[in-house]
Amino acid sequence: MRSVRVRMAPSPTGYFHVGSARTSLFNWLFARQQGGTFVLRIEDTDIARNRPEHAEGIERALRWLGLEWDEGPYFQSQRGELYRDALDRLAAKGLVYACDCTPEQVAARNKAAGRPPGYDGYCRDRRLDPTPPGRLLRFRTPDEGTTSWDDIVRGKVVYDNASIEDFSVRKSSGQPLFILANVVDDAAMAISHVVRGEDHVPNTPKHLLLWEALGYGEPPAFAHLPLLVNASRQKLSKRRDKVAVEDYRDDGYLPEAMVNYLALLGWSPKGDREILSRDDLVSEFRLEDVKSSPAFFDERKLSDVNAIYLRSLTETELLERSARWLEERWAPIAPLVQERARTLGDVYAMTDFLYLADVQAVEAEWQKVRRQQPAFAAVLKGVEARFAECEWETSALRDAVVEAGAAAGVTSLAKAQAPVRLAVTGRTVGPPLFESLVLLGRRRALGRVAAARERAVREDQAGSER
RNA sequence: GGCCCCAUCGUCUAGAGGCCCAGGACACCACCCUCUCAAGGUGGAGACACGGGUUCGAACCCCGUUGGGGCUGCCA
Repeated sequence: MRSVRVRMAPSPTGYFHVGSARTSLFNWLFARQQGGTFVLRIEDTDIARNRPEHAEGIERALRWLGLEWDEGPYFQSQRGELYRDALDRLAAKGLVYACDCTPEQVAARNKAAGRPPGYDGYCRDRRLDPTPPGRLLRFRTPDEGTTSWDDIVRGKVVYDNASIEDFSVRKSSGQPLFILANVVDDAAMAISHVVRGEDHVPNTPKHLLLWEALGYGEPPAFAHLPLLVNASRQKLSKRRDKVAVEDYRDDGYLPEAMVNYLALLGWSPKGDREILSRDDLVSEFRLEDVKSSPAFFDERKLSDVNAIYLRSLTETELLERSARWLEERWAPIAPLVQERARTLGDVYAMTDFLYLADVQAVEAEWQKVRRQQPAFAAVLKGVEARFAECEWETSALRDAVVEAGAAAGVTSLAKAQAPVRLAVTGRTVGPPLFESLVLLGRRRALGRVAAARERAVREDQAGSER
């Protein structure tokens, strides 16, 4: 029996997804209980999209959750040589070929022939030289037979090799593709169990085929965890859903509650218990007991679990943890607040918007701004659209407000910022707006701007009906 | 479209042929406790998607249907 080695292999996309957190947790629990090793590997082969700070976000989130890794982080961007060697070996065996088809050409051919999407094998026997720019490398999949594995959570899964297209393993830029780097690293790191999301099921036969082609011997065991879905049963997505672990931390959730709740998604302990300590989870968790149907990430249930943990804190612990949470939130603008505050009470009044789930505008100030700014709703609408897309940093936010103001016929920044400030902080005075917005975060800022705009629109309609 | 996966209360789940006219938790409702609100207590409403088999017996096994989802990228 070889030793248990599992890995979490996130791609650095700018935030850490709760689904990734759940996958990490299950890997971590399995490693801990088996006395195995939990490896962190950053899959940053897509150079175009990756930024170094994104990897830091992953590490921060993992540490916050208390899911310490034993090895790594390894960065695939620094392991290019390994992938090139593997590619060379595949080429030597005649298992890959160069292809210069564009996606459009492939799609056009398929359409013309009435075939379903997917690569049609056009370049299979053209014996193209792989060196010129613009040529990617495809793996030649077998035309017959099947590829299967005994999934720890889903049982036996079988794919007809004929249904697996000749997938690409190297970009025309020479960079390896996910599947290649993934296989090479799993072998290099002696991963014994691949525990990942269900969305990777279709990659597994490719994984296995490559594994065999590269002569790596016994492949790892696979366990595909059920997806985390939203209320409409779709895979959680950044655009639609609140998925960033950081958002939950910012909203005041405790990491131990998050861990406990996440453990309950797709798995449950024996008996009617739901609240389990980390140690209990480690000893009781069973990978083979994980369910195979998707689970809805229910924030209401999360908040109940969180409340239980919060109440179980001693008074001292509660004080310490809440103080730290409060301070972390306003510390970055403390100097800006200090210039404006006359008493410590002012500090509170100027920063309360950071802590509140929702702000209620001070009524007199709401009326005043509404009276002075006829384009109130229009400004907010423009701001909303721009805030949804722009970089979340001060100068981009400033540009967004200036542009939204101009589009609504409001030419001065001073006038354009008023509705935004009121929407976001509930007041007409306070620390500089853009720094405040950065701290508040995109999601909450957007929610407040939308709420204020809707209120204004309602009031306008009520007014015109009179 | 093709391939693959999934299917117990609104939600997370227990259930591995008789213990189940289906248990727990969240949410919901009512009552109790109570200066408010929480918390707590008691009770209520609420599910085996459908149709065929197999079996003395099926939520559990098999087949089909329906529904949902994932993948289908020179993203991961």
